Amino acid sequence: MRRRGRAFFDRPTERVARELLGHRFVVRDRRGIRSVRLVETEAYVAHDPANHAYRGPTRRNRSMFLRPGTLYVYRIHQVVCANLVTRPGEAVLLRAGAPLGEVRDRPSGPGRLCRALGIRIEDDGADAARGRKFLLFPSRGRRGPIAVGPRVGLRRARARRLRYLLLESPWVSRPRPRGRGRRLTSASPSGSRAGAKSRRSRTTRRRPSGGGRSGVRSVGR
DNA sequence: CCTCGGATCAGCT
DNA sequence: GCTGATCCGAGGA
Repeated sequence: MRRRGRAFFDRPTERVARELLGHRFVVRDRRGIRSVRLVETEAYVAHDPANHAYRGPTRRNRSMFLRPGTLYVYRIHQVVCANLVTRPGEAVLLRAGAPLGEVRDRPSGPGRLCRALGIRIEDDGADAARGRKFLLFPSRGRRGPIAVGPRVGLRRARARRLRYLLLESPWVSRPRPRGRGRRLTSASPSGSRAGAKSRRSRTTRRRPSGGGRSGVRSVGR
């Protein structure tokens, strides 16, 4: 089966993110060949405050402005995460995969996926559309139903549903949808806010949680 | 320069 | 569910 080339990535980011599900992502180097079947992605698009390229090119995000199919690798909290660039300033975060063959550990979560595949910060800027080290192959056979939901771990742009996952995969990084139509959000009385603003360091600041639900919804195939 | 939040994760309640 | 680790990049408090 032929690898994905430039044209595959040079399309609207949401579409690429969705179609990447089921693809085989292969890393080849001296240590050997490692690969996963992608089961979870997120799109980072133009005019998106959560996008690293939101304010234009910087040294860190410069590979987001290279050719479609470029690997954009960044580090957060000592953890490395990888994206595939689509159009300038847009990319798809690789969040989870199902292991194929020998993989060190569970590739569930963007940091864990990179660790399992041996992707390092030095791989930033590599060309996955043509290079020898990173290759993408279309899925064989059926892919299964897809779900869409809010992206993980963001403070900004939480409303957008740009996370894509294979509904039936046990390798996704976070909970799959609950039962249909289930509502756990109780209408909260307006006066019931916590009174005392406790002092929190920036690292302990509470993240706005989605009310306990994953927010992911099934969206068919 | 200095500040501060972060596309995470492991580990705990 | 919640917390802290731990340090870098981006922006200007």
